[in-house]
Parts: sequence; C-alpha cells; structure tokens
Amino acid sequence: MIWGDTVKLSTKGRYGLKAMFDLAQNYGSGPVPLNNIAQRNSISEHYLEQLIAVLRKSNLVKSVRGAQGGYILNRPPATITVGDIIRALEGPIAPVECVNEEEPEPCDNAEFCITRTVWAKVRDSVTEVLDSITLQDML
Amino acid sequence: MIWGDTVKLSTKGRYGLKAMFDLAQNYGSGPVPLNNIAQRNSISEHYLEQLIAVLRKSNLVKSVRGAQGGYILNRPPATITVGDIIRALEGPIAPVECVNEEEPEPCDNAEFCITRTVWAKVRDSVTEVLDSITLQDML
DNA sequence: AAAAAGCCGACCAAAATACTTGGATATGAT
DNA sequence: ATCATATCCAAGTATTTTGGTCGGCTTTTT
Repeated sequence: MIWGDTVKLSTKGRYGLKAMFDLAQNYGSGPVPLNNIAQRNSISEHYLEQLIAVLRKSNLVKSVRGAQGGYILNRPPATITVGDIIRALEGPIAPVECVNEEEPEPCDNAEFCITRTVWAKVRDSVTEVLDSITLQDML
Repeated sequence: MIWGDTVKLSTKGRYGLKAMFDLAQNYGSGPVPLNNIAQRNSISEHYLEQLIAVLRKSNLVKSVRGAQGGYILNRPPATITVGDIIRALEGPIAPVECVNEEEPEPCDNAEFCITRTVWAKVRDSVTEVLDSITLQDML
C-alpha cells in the first residue's frame, strides 16, 4: 500500500472499487465497455479485465458479449457494499490470519494470545466501515 | 496477513507487537535479552534483531549492551500505544497512498475522487483502534 | 580472558504484485 | 458475409516485498 505502509490495500481493491463506482454511475444506461472504464480511471484495460472477471464470478457484475456489449451491475447500487467488492477481490478481511473472518487459522496458543484480540478489534472496525457503505451512498 | 487477503499486516507488525508486549510483561525487571523474547514467541532471533533495531531508533525501546544486557521499554507501558509500534515498523497508516496519514500523495483528481473518502474512513477507523490501545491495556 | 549480549551490513530465495502479450470467441452493425 | 467491437482466457514476466540467513565486530560483565 502506501508503500511499505500499514494496513495496505492492493490495486485490486482500489481499481475494483473505482470500476464498480463507474458502473454505478452508469447504472440503467445499458452495458459499459471495459475500455471506457479503464480510460476514465487511468487503469490498464487488460489488467482491469482480470479484476472484473473476479467480480463477474462473484455475481457482482454481469457481462454482455459482442459489439455494444460491456458490463452492468448485477444488482442495484444500494444493495452492493464496499465490503462485498473488497472481499471478492482481496479475500476475507483480517489484519492477521488468526482473526480471518472466514477461516481463522488459530496459532498454538490462541486462547492466551493477547495480540490476537488487538487484531480482532482492528478487523471489526474495518469491516464495520466497509459493510456500511454502499455504491448508492457514494453516488 | 492472511494470505492474499484484505488489510494485511506483515510479520513486522505482528512480531513487533509480540516483542513489545513481552517487554511490557517484563517491565521493571531489568534488560531482557533478545534470544529470550525470540524463543518465547517463536521468532527467528536474527530477524527480530532487525525489527527491534527499528523500534530502538524510534525510541520505543532502549538497549543495554554486553553480558546481562538486553532490551527495555523506553517508556512505561501505559504511554506506548499499538499505533506507535505499528507506525514505527510499518510506516504511516493508510489503506491507499492518497490518504496517507503523513504525506498523502494526492492523485490528479483528489477533490473529486469518491473512493478516496471511503479509504479515509477506513484509515480513521483503524487509527482510532490502534491509538486507543496501550501496552498497559494488554497486560 | 572468556562469555554474553547487542550492532551492523550484506546477501538471498520465495512469494506477491502489477502488469503485458497473444490470442480465441461472441455479437451487433453494415 | 464480414468487419468492428467486445468479452473471455491462459501464459508469461519484471519488479518489489517479505521474511529471513550469515558472518563478523563491538561492548560489557564475570
């Protein structure tokens, strides 16, 4: 993230949210081709293609192939949260493995590990923010 | 972090907090040699040496050289927050560069970037948690 | 003097990141 | 039909980060 910095987010999450926000802005106007999104947001089209493939497999967007095709949000913007997008692209939210949302992999002394409770608080704090913001909120 | 997952923390932050907590537990009992800390927490001693060097340069710990030497917290546990430790080891807290705590590097259209405000909320949420927990709280 | 410790700088393998490349396939417009 | 516009898919790859290792020097106590 910020460059050797804390609590990083990779370009997957950043670009992915930008793309989804772009689709939200065009919601209801038919399919939006990927090169439009890529250009508007200064993202490599081929790279974005990989990210949107993940979003499609997560059923957050649907695609229309062929000329005049593109991508469309699969649900209204009010029903898609930032958390949905980030989890799809970057996996379960957790600052350290032992407090992974989905499959926490406990270390040997999880019950006595004090630092673990710190990371759990960070995770809860982050998820609360991410799950509380929808694409509609951003419009 | 969790392995390809969101909002990662590297071993620097994890090991660093464990080491600092260990020192907090031994606060007032004289210097603690690094190999003790490394063994108790299952961390490579040579690797931990690199991390504690950073903590020393940040004035969070002080060292005592020679036999019977080791490391000591430089301030009482109540005055050291998890945020202090994480910032020392992993740099300023921010999910993306443009909301970096210290030197935000604004993108071309920062004032119009909606996603930026999302990351700023995440950052604020994380820093609030990290800055609110002291080593004393963990004891 | 010997042992116990910290200090320092270089090196390195594996993984992740952030792409690029090159095509195959589907579909609408002409 | 055919062409342009798109998505879909699979590899490859350069760079950076991560998570160390190694070897030796210096300081201080015993």
